[in-house]
Amino acid sequence: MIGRHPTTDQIRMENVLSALGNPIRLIIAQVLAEGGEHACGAVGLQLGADISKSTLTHHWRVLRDSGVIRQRPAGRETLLSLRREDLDARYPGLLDSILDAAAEENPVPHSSRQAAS
Amino acid sequence: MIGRHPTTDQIRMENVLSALGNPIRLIIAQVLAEGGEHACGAVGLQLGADISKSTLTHHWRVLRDSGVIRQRPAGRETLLSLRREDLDARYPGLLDSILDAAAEENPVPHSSRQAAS
DNA sequence: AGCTAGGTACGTAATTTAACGTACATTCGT
DNA sequence: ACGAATGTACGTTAAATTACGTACCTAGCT
Repeated sequence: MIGRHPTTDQIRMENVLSALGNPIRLIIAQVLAEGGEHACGAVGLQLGADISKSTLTHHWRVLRDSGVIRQRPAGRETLLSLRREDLDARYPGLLDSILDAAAEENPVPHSSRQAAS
Repeated sequence: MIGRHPTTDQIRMENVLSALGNPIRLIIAQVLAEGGEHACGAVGLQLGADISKSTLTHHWRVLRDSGVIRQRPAGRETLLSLRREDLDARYPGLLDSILDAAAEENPVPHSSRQAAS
């Protein structure tokens, strides 16, 4: 299943900003910013585990449709990753600024990401 | 009237991003990014003039409440300005990244802003 | 084959958002 | 003092967002 990902040039500022304008999704982006692929369930646990699976699916969709993350089926899991290269190509510096700002305001749960400078 | 402006430390990423995640408000920010103060009506005209006054008032409110703009009564007009210093102090580089990205996607209407190299 | 884990799809409800018209407040100009 | 300009406030409506529960699908395990 897993709906379509927009191509790089289909990504729209409006969608990226409103996707990241939700606190849960901003935290998800922070978690994924550590790099690599993360299973949906594992990311869900870092959010406090008090969010239903169907609600998380909704957030994956918003992030995917906006072009912020990529979703890839792997066995019975679905792996998530930040579309860092695509976002950087389209909006140089934007993602880092947002992540730096977010990190300054909220530390990433269950991880040890450090603020830039 | 003109509701309260959040202090610099009351500004929240979540609110800034969702405020700018609306295409109309993003354009407003681009217009105000030219600097100085702009009257509500003048800004409204640059948006196409097909937006009602009450709808614009709603957008001014969202932008004000999120800390993106400042509103100041001056005579019978209300002047708007971008809270660039406050945003830069709280989230260094964020506003410029967003404005650069927005400018790359949509030129600012009725103005001649140039992209930051 | 049958069972379980990991997610998605669907339907639903509550809240928020966006947009508008109308009425009102304030201030400038006459 | 009066009238027009400039916005805000309020009430309303339509649509989008957020969140859940339940049902279901697929892959891996036994």
